[in-house]
Amino acid sequence: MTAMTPPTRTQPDLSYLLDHTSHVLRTRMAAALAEIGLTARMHCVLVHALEGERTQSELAGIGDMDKTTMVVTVDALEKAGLAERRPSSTDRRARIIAVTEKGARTAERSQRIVDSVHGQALDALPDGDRETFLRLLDHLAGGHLSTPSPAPARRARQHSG
Amino acid sequence: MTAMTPPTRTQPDLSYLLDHTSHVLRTRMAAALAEIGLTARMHCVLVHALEGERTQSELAGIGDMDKTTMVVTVDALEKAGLAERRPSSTDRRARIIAVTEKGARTAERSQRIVDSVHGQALDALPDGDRETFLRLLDHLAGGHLSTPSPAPARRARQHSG
DNA sequence: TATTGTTATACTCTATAACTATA
DNA sequence: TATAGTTATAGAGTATAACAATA
Repeated sequence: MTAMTPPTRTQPDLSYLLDHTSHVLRTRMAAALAEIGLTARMHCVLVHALEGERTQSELAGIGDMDKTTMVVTVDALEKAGLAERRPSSTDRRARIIAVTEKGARTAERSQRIVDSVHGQALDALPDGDRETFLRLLDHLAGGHLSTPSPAPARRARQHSG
Repeated sequence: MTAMTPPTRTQPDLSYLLDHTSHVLRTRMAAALAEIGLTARMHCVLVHALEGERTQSELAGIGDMDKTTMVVTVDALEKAGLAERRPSSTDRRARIIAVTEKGARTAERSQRIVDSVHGQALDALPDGDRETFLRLLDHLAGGHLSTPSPAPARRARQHSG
């Protein structure tokens, strides 16, 4: 037990690099958007709801959120006066998310904030390397690292009563 | 409200690319390590404890974990027979994390698993672009995106009694 | 029977607070 | 007084289950 023989790493620590950069960027983004009272999810819903008539479940699919998470997000947007639930004219179960004028102005601002945070992050890269990096990261995101692999599957919940 | 004018994006969606790739890689890593009964944290502690005599708080600093998270992680390592708490010879408050022989063998295996998952992920990139990508990602991690920015600061907890 | 959206709540993860024993 | 480690538990985020209305 006195012998210390740590295993040798044969590959660079891609996990650390990706986790660290995405965590820092996410934190910065959250702080920047919080200045105008938005979360990243609210921004996401706002932008995609502006693209056309979308129901909650459609927007949930686009933003890769659970439908219950979408309820909370839309609640927040309504409370802030940025969007409204409207009945769908074709499906009485569904709600169309309509963005208010205030919401549209906010979406313009939040998109500028998002672009600014991204731009500042990419500024760290040498001129001319930015496109290369984005191309390769995009390649990674669309290639082997595109599928979330077998679902982690949460354990079925316990009944309380 | 009938006018749909979504804001124009002027920067690529770096957030999505980083979040997506890191999430998928993290999920794959967790699944791969789970096959030998480890979490990423357990692997991390195991490897760094093998490098020399380290206390829990030192290992917590290296792995960027809270000391309470470290307690849980070391509990799991002890329960699995991979490491043991030993009194420090110089500070009676501190515990040295000693890796067992089984733990050392497990660390070899887990490091091979980690390298394999990283290698498979990087295989998606064209030959010759891997080093470029890693260099740029490393640059990003060490540059503007190195500091976690002003701490998000959690609200002080409420007292129950 | 399946689906949209809602509510309620259980689960996981993590951090805060308080404590003991040292320093 | 400050620090290492422990315990207990609050807080945040999210997903599961059950339900009502509708398809």
